[in-house]
Amino acid sequence: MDTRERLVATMGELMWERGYADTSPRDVRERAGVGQGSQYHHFRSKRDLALAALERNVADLLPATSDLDGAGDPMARIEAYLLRPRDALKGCKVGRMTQDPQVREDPVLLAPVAEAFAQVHDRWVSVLREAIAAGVLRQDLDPGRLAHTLMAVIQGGYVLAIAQQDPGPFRDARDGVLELLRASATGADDPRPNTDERQ
Amino acid sequence: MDTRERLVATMGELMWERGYADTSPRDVRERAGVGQGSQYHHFRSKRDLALAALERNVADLLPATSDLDGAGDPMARIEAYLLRPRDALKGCKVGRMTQDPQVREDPVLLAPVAEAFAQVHDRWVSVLREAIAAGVLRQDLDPGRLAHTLMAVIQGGYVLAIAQQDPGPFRDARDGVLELLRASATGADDPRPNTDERQ
DNA sequence: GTCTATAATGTGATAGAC
DNA sequence: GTCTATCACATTATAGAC
Repeated sequence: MDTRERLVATMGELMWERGYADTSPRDVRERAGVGQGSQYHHFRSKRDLALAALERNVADLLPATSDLDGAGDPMARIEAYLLRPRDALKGCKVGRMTQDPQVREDPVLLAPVAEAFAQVHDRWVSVLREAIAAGVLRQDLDPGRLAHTLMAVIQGGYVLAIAQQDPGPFRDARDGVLELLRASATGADDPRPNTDERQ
Repeated sequence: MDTRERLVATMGELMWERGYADTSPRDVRERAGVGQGSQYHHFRSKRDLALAALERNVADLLPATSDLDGAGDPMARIEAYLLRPRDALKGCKVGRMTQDPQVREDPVLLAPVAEAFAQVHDRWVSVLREAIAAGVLRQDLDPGRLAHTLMAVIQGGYVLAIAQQDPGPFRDARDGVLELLRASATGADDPRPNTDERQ
């Protein structure tokens, strides 16, 4: 890995761990083992480095959502994504950025964050639509809304887990919404058969 | 309002708006209109002031959860609390603190945050238990888990709204979980009558 | 309680040699 | 590309007079 890559990777780590405001260029080059001259050769400013790191963090995260894509039982894909192992006490690389005023108030820095969430939302909407079309989820559920609900459960679960310094609340939040989802599922798996087939 | 109170109130505002790391004692006294001597007379350090501000922010927030308490239809109380007006783009005064490493890693500063979430969770559990006991929500739902789910939807809704700079995703997340909750409700309001009365 | 002066340390760069 | 030197300014205080 060359110097530039090390700087980007390290800035990405530190932005995840400590945020943007609380990470200094010095912190980055000390952890990366890079001299000051090199740092300012590759990046004109802290913000430039942050933008590169942010784009990298976003790119790191999106492949995980491929669980939602592909063929096969949509409900199984939903569960696979929700149940994917996550380090609840570390939180979300991307979601974390929304709490950094210097990121939130800078349209250029916020753009990759907004774009990432928009893409995840699109994937959720697709799989939820499939589940509804297949009759696995109730027809009266709104896929766009529900997608935001499921994303919020993950993001909010991190907040609760960090507050308690315990991954339990994250698991609870996730398992709780899965329980609700299953409860409003239709079909043979439902312990409460759907008697409302009129349309 | 005396000097000390002004310092605490202003620190509280700035910690909400900008977080702990990115707020300097100078920022606080300039906004509060307080001199440096006074500030260090009342608070020995930035951390001391932050602790007072944090406790105040927590105390400000808890009364809102009284929607969940009291008598009357538990489902109505749940909806009242969820639908309470919130400024989605400002986020949660308390939840925000979990993203500040200097707060998260300081047990003394994190304690009021953990305590506040624990209290809100307790109130949620009570109202959810009532709803289940009254037969309004399905017996197979776990109140402790569901409480974390509903709290996570609020906290995560803020994250999504800030990412998009649009309160829409917050409302979606909240309305989506309400829809799920109603869908797994029992009783006359349910468009899908419960046929599973066996216990 | 409030004021001004002082200071050690950190931040976020720029300049120019190698 | 990398290095060291330098710099203006901010941060987080402390000291002591009023």
